[in-house]
Amino acid sequence: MRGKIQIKKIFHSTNRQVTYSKRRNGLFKKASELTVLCDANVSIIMVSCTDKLHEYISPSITMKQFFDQYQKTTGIDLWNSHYQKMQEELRQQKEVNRNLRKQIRQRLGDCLEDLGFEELLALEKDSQEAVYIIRERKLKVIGNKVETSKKKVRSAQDVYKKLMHEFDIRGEDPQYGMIEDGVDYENVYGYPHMGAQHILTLRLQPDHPNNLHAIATGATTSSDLTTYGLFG
Amino acid sequence: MRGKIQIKKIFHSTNRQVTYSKRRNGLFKKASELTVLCDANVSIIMVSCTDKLHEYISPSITMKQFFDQYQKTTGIDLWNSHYQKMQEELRQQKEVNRNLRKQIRQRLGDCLEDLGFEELLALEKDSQEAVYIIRERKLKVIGNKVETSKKKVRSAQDVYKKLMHEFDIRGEDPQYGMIEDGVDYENVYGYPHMGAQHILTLRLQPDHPNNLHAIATGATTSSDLTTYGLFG
DNA sequence: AACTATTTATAAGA
DNA sequence: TTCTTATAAATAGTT
Repeated sequence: MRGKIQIKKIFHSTNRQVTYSKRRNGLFKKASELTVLCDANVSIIMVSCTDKLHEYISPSITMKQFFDQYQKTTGIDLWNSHYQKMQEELRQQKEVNRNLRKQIRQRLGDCLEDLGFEELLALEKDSQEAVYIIRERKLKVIGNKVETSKKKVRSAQDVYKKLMHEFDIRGEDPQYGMIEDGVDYENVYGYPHMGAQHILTLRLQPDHPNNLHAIATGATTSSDLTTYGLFG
Repeated sequence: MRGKIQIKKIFHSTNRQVTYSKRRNGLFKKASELTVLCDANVSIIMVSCTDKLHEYISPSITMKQFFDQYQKTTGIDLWNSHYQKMQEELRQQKEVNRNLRKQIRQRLGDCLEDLGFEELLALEKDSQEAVYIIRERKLKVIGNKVETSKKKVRSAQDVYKKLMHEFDIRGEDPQYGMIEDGVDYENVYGYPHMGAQHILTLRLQPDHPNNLHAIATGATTSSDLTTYGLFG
């Protein structure tokens, strides 16, 4: 018969489904009435035992606003701690970044007025030492290049001698104007784009169009890192 | 009289409050019945027009689980895009940071093997120029200090002369061994902690305990910025 | 989905 | 707030 029921799980699944549907509508209707009558905001989310989700939310508010307000009011952490931790970390990163940029600028000779006298002296010393180290490295690289060249020259000479020897054996004269002592370094170097012009630069330090001004913007392609202009 | 009402905002605020309270209980009761009868999960959040928040949630589930499920099911983005955008930004910041550190290390003479020959030459040139600029700045600072000292000396001499004059007028001899030409620079400088010892450093560049090794860790107290060791 | 006997919710008053 | 009660609304079981 119809009438009162006990509040316990309905076992007949079709009945349960029907009841769910009816009562859900009832609940939503009540919620919307409450919204209007009392000028309140209501959010209802329901998940049926078959995992279907239904929601009611008062007009003029979004679920996100609701979650935010819920969080703010209850202090229950839905995602805020994540978010704030991240925001703090980001802030610190940016600060560290700013600091690093400033240091680089100082190493390039900018912002020196922000340094104390002691710091200025230390910076000068560091920078001068760095120049020595860099120069040493440069010389070593040049030395290596020269070594490589010498080897190539020797190798070329060997080939030449062998060829001459073979020609001798065959009683023929060589036809090609090969290299003897006045070696064609330009090609022997094996760096056609790094030829005589750069040998020159080793001593003269000409006016390179220097792209190091880009340094303090954090954008460079000179290493394995690619970075993006974040701070427009 | 009692009975049917129109669904529109109740203007009498006490009535509205009462109705809100009654209907809220009704709604929650219905929700809990639905939970049991249909084996569903229900969450209700309500905010009254006086900004009080009430919630119902089915037992055996938390509000956070609900939010997560809501998000997952609806695909509606409550905070994920925020979160991911931030994570991406953080990643980029860290990369920029790594890059900046590397540049500083290179300017200090480390990691030079990662540089091409051209870059090495540019770096040498930049660094050498920076040293010149820094040295110039240093000399200017020293010049300023000397100027200041001279003024102080002159001022001291003026005072001395005036006192001498007064003593003359009174026909008395001065009793204090005051400074004439061999001025006591140590005190005249007005920097008791920056006295003779530091005058010495101007020329000798002694072995400062240099704290610039901290540079590449991003931690320094040498500017207006305070940074934190994030990258342990 | 529609019906309807009943239960339940609730508006107004106390 | 809570209780009361007349009445409206919701809904269980049926069709």
